[in-house]
Amino acid sequence: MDMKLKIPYKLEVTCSNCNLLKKCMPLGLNNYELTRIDELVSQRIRVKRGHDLSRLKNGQQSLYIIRTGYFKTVISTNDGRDQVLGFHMAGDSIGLAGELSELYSCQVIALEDSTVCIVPFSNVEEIANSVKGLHSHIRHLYSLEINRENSVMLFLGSMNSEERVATFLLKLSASHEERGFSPIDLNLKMSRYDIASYLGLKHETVSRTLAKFIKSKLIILNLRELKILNLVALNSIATDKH
Amino acid sequence: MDMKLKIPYKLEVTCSNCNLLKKCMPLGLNNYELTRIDELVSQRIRVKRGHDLSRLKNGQQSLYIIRTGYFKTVISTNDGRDQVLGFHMAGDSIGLAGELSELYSCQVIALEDSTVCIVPFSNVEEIANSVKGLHSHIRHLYSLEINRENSVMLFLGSMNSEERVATFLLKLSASHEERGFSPIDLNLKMSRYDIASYLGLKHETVSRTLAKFIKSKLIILNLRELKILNLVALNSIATDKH
DNA sequence: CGCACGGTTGACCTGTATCAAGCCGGGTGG
DNA sequence: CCACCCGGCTTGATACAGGTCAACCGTGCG
Repeated sequence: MDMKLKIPYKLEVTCSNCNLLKKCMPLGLNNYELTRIDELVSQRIRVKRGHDLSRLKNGQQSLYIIRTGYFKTVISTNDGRDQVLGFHMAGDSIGLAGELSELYSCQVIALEDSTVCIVPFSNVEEIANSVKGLHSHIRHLYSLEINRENSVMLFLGSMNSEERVATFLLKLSASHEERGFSPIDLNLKMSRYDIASYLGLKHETVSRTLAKFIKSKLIILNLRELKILNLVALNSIATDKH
Repeated sequence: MDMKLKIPYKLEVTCSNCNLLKKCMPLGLNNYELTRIDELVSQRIRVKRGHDLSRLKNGQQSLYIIRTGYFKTVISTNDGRDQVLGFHMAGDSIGLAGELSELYSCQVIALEDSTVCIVPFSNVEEIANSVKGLHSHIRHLYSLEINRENSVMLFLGSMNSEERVATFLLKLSASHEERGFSPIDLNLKMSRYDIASYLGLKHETVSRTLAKFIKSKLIILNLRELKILNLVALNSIATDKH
């Protein structure tokens, strides 16, 4: 089971022919810079569903960019507590937390078979003087991550269950749309348990809340196939001053 | 009231004679590098209690490093929801979220009269080639912030009120100790309302939980003077598998 | 093919929110 | 300088959202 991880299958892709380039490195690169960017990526690998990307760590601090697939990040303490911190899809960067605290550990679990590009920061340091704006782009990635986490803290700290679930569906919808997929036909890659953990609820509560949304014709749900019928109403549940 | 903000009083301090240097820029700098580091800081300013540091933004993205004093960061949505994201004291860096989402805004409120160094990222870019390790130090600051937020999400998502309050007191204690202050005699700079928002509770619940801790002789509390009597017990409340 | 796990639903319980009253301390204005 | 007042804080009574426990179902994975 671990073989696939230990002897990663190298993918026949370069940044130059990658259709995510514009989202991944939106720097307006010329040809010379493009070939340097290719040198950033030390490996392009496959990760099987259920496997933990963070166990790939080879000592050097790296950025992981999702090419295809779906991941969840999970934090767990030594006293058995754990918490889903986020879900991530094609084009997202993970691994920004860097060297981890000794108090808890982070996992990055593939929710479906996925492919990932690995960018060691040492490569960034080396190539940054040839590629204008690379450092500030990396900084931008960090900002995005911090802003994302801020919005998670907002609903964890101040929303009731309906608001949380509605917010979750809307974010999912938005990130699908951003990538050119339908914003109303969603295929949930994560379990109700994952959603519950992410939202700071129990899985029964997630189930019940979704059932409520079905009853009031906001969504249709069949296992993990979800269709949003009323984005406007969901939005007002998520954002109305209570 | 805004005058102090608009015409900031410049402080007579340089990095070279700042006693926070080792925490702020732990790079083992030589004299040449030290003078370059001084150029990083565009301004050293005072911020009065209650004022919002984020309103200083002059367009360019900057890092703010607390020299003295105490701050809280707050996120607020246009639908009137808000949430304290963290508390910050001397040596901490803030402003890493950078350019903010249009969905919500962040404030950085001084909880007492404070002083702050402002480091525009454009200066970092300029000086980084003279100071080895500066970029990776900045990256380290981001990692710290993300790890801090991860731990906040952990308790927001998975802890009951006693665990949250105990965790809060322990973190406070640890950050005081880290700065050479007593880890058991704490002076709370923030209100019960601030604590409640940070912990995702109501202020009454915080009050009651503290009262419980007083009753079981874990702490003594007089207004905002707090003495921790039993760190061990607090720790087991915070981390025991329930 | 079978079983374990993800998911749903119901009944009940409890922790935290809500509502309300009152206290204390510090800042402000007369 | 004192009195007042307002905001921060505490404490009690009550309500209810969401957690807990339990039973059952479907399905997809091995």
